[in-house]
Amino acid sequence: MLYAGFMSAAPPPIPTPQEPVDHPELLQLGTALEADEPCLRADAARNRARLLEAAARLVAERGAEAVTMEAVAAAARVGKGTVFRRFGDRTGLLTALLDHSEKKFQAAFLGGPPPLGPGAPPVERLRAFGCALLRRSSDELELQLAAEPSANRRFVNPARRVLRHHVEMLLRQAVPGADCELLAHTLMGQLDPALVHHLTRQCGIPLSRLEVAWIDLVDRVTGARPAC
Amino acid sequence: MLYAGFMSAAPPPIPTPQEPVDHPELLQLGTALEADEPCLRADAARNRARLLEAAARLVAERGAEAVTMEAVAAAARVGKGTVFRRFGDRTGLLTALLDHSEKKFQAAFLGGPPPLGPGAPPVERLRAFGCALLRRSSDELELQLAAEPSANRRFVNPARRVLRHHVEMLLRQAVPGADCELLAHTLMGQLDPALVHHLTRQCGIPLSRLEVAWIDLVDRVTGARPAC
DNA sequence: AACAAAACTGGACCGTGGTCCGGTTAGGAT
DNA sequence: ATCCTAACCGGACCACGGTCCAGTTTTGTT
Repeated sequence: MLYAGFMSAAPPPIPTPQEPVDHPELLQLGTALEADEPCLRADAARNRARLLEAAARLVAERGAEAVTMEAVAAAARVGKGTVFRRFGDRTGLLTALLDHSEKKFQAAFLGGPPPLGPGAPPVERLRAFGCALLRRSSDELELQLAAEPSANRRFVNPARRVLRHHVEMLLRQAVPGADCELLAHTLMGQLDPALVHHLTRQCGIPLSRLEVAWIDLVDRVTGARPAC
Repeated sequence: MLYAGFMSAAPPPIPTPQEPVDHPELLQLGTALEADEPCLRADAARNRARLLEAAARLVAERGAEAVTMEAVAAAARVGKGTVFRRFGDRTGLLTALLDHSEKKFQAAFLGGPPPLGPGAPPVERLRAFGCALLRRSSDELELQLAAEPSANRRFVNPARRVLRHHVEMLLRQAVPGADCELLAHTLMGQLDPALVHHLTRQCGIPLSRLEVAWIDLVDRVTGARPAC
């Protein structure tokens, strides 16, 4: 399996749901693409399948919003606790639903034909990667968003919009020819509090490195690099 | 007021909490910096102050996690409904708490001295802006995160990490000298499902423009621009 | 001063995510 | 076939965010 789903190896040791998320480095292709489940008791596996099927049906019939843990449990004729035991939380369930297309995509850029897969020059692969991911996201948007609560509000926050507009204005002066609106989004992404938290607190990256990276990014984007 | 807080003009017309978030374009400086509240009934204003004070106390004493709507209401000796009426939701309350430093920061980059404020060349202002914002975020991280539930998990998602690692690898080949780890974060930000949703669904930007912007970004970052 | 409309208050109420634990079942060992 | 243990199941239970509305208070008008 390429990456056998969110909860493939996690839930068995349930007493400690605090697994430190070890690095499951992208294992090179070659392993089966459809070994969906590791070592699950027969009834457990059956229930898992029923739950995923029920969830998919709910999404199809009544939208991702209707995918309530209780509703899924009821639709699958299963206790609520079972859903949580299997998938951890709502996010886990939604992620498992996305897993299939996830794997397909991983296969495409890890081992598929160029320019997405290996064989093309890196810059070209990068271009193709983004476009492919944009299209994929655009399809499964509903699920992707449902798996990340409050993601909808992230860009409507007035305070952040003020900041972004400021960056956009500066960009217009610095690189008049570019799509400054979208470029501003990119730059602001680098300053997102959640990212800062992740990098500094969880990854231990010092703030100074973030600052250097920011300045480097500005220079690259505006073409203001000393050596060019 | 620079930007008088999340709920400055919103809550009075309560029957329609669906305000379409009109563009409160960054009003140029000059207006008072401390006109905290618009036209609020005396008791309402008093309760608002008590709520904010209580919330701040809770944050200080027991962390942002303890800032529960019910707890704040109780600590302020006020009904739960009042909290929601005043601040809309939890996010609104946390945002209001952040408002003060928000305003200070806005004043700094809108009208303060260079290089943050006007007067310096745009690229330099951009550099300063990022560094300043990084420092600010780093301070109020806890609140910033609390205001955005599930932001912590955003970068730990294994599936996304695979994608990011892929981008990072390609970047290492394309721009060996750069901080590819952070650069990969930046690029992935442009492909974030939440952003794609916001831009395409809420702003009506066609996917093709996102693709063009992505390719442009890749070219800028890797220095692969045709005209350089 | 008296009144009416508008605005505010508070707490009961609901749905959902998530936890817990006694009872049950699967599946290997004998 | 029988037994034992670990894994699993289900649903009662809890906390929190958010809604609602009857009753109260403020404010402007006459």
